[in-house]
Amino acid sequence: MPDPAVPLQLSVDRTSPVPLYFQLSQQLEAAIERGTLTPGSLLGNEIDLAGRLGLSRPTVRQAIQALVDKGLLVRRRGVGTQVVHSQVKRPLELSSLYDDLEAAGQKPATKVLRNTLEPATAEVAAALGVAEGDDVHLVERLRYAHGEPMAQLRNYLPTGLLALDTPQLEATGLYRLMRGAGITLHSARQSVGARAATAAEAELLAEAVGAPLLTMQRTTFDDTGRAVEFGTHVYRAARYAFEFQLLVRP
Amino acid sequence: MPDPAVPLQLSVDRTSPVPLYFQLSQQLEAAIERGTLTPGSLLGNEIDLAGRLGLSRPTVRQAIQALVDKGLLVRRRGVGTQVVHSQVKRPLELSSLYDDLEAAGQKPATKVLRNTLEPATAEVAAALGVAEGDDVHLVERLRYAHGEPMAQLRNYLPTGLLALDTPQLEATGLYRLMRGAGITLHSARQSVGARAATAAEAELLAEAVGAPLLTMQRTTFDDTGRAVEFGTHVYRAARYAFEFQLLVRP
DNA sequence: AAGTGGTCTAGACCACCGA
DNA sequence: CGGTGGTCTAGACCACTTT
Repeated sequence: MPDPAVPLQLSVDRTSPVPLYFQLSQQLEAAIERGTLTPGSLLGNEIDLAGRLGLSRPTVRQAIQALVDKGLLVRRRGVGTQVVHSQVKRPLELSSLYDDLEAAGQKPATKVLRNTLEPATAEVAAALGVAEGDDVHLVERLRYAHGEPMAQLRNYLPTGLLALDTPQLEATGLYRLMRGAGITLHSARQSVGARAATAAEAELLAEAVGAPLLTMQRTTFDDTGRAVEFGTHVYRAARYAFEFQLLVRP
Repeated sequence: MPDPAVPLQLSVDRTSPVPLYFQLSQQLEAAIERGTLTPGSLLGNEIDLAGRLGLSRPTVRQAIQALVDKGLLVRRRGVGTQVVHSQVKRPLELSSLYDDLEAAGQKPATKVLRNTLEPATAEVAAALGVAEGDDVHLVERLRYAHGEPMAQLRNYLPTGLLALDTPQLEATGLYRLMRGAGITLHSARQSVGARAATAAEAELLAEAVGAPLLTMQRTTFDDTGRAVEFGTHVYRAARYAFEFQLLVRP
């Protein structure tokens, strides 16, 4: 038998501009986060919850659904709504190397090697959905951590989307610049592989020729489905690994 | 100005057990898939759509929301609902090497090297949420494609979840076995890296010592948040790359 | 049989966008 | 300003699970 329903300190502020379902959803998430709602515990049925909060059932359902989508709650017909049994709470994020490094306290530094316009190759044109030969931005960067080279980042962007200022590129990550320009990132298609370092890559990254490198190709889309960036990156395998979470479509 | 609203052949069957919102959602998705609804085109407002179909607005909204969540539609307040501007329709799937290979027409073969119970090491115990030293299943497999070795797969599973039959493991993939046993996979946390092949790995995978290998560690969770599998995999980099899609949390 | 979530209705008012 | 999606209500019936 699962744990009994847990009485919670929940309340909503009807004068707030924050949607009621969102207020509730945040309070439930906070309760799960700090352990007030323990894994496996039941939430109490939706009708009671609605009555206690002075909300309608659809509003309560909307709050719960948001957390189900996040993977924090599970609904079972005839049973109830329970907190999931583990700490799989890490969000699924579009990993930005800059943010990854910063979160790891590594103070990333960036050197812009190239920041130009170039005609799109067939590969780049296909990825970005532009015509072959059309001008696209090319940004090539070398990223350092702890004073050592870490990755070579080559990115292509459609023109007219963003001003690409070299000092800014050296001060922050590309994704932050894009978000700052009002672009809402939505999804990315990635391919991750490995290969041996060429002579040029070995030189650039201070590795031996033939050393294992992690390669990543990524096309990023905004919320309207436009491709806003195509990147080809090479990482020193000894110093970096990708971490991410996948969700299974039901 | 965006394209004008497109009149569509939509209808719902109220005698069907399939939920109305789902019927509508499927028809809209099919129309997008086959190009009847072109990228950028407007869907027509929700009230009219509801009226034409004899549905209530919340039901129509539920159908549209499902496609927004899938990334096929975008809503804009004051504007309307549009089809996204690109073909980012690929589902975000938990990649199974077996399925990947089969989809590529490569007829994967599997050789089970080990299928035993072992006490969990600290790393495995932490990943699966069991106590260190508790027995866990260990399955070690070598996967072939076109008669050549392709990857070494080492998986740990909690006991009591699944019968691990060696012939079945050689005939199909682990994920299919798990789904067949009624386990609903929900999400996975992965780490992908690269390194040089050790002598033992080189021997096993018919590579040279020092050849680049792609490594993957994965913990898979079911819909209740339990860890149901932990895997440590090694792939020949020349013959495999990971493809996946990430979604950005708003 | 009782209790749960799943679906659905027919309204309502508000916030935002474009003309 | 009119039209759009965003939020919310107060009910209803159904399907499923457990007792």
